[in-house]
Amino acid sequence: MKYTKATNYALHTIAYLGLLPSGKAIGVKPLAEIQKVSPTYLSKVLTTLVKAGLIISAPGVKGGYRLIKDVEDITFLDVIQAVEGLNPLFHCSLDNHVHDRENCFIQQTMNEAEKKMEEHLHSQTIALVLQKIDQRVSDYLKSEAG
Amino acid sequence: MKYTKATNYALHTIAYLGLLPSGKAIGVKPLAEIQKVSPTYLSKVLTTLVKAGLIISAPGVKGGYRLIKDVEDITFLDVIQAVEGLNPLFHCSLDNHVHDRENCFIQQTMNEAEKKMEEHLHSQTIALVLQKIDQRVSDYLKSEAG
DNA sequence: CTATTATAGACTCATCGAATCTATAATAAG
DNA sequence: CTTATTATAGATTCGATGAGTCTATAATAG
Ligand code: SF4
Ligand code: SF4
Repeated sequence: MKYTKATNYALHTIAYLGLLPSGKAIGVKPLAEIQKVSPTYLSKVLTTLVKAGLIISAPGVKGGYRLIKDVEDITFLDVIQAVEGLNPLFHCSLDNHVHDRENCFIQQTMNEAEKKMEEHLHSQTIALVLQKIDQRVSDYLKSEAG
Repeated sequence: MKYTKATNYALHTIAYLGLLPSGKAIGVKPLAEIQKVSPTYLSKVLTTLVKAGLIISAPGVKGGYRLIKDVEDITFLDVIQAVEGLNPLFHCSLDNHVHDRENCFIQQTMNEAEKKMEEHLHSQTIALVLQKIDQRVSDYLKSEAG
């Protein structure tokens, strides 16, 4: 569980998709426009969300991306893990002379700490983000949605 | 609050120092030997611990490193923050078209999650690590201590 | 004075995040 | 069927940074 800009683009995009009327899709161009990022790169990020099963895509005219689940049912953790994968933040790669990898208190403590972080991220949904989004963004996206 | 190999070397070294009789110092060479890392590099890591006030160093014959505080009073968080600094794990660098950086729910949520992780790391002390250290390591370090 | 030890800075190397660019595939509309 | 539109894939680039190496310098016990 790490954190990169790709994750941040994903979080924003999921929130923006949540603003659209149910079932409506929107292309990558307006989504990239608002976030000031290149469409091709954002597209790459969104493709990972498609593969993770968080959103659905359709090519061609009137295509684009749309949500599958309700924003109340998508957590921060869902999005982050979809983009970043499940690798632990703390992974010991040391070649210590004497150690017991199976019964390692350091790794255990680190993983417990990471778990606390993940628990909190699992308790917060994207629905909470929507309340803070500027009305102009909402209006713009709805006007661009097909 | 991130996590690198340097932090791991620091955690191990603090634990090893905790094995020594109170007031005894030990050079970087045996510490590096056990961890299978170069002395010059480990020295660089330990210097940051010195500057952070966790350990004390002395040059010259019979010099080396020793703890200042008791291992019961040194937490995982102390060591990690000493090496990695205080930069938040989640720092938004996006240039979103419309956003309110002061009242940002995403950053707020991320920082809360990180806080949970830090709270757990603050609750675990290095004293807990000492119980798991192999007797051979303890014997070896005591024999090398000046 | 000398051997020993820590500190500092310059430097190298591999990895990886963050894109860009180009080409290809799929689809709705005419 | 054709075409414009949209997503997907892969190769490539660029800069930052983690992880060290190497060398020189400074401090201290004996
Ligand atoms: S004891 Fe644990 S943290 Fe230390 S080197 Fe072994 S696996 Fe890594
Ligand atoms: S709203 Fe928050 S997370 Fe989004 S771009 Fe602005 S500061 Fe970053």
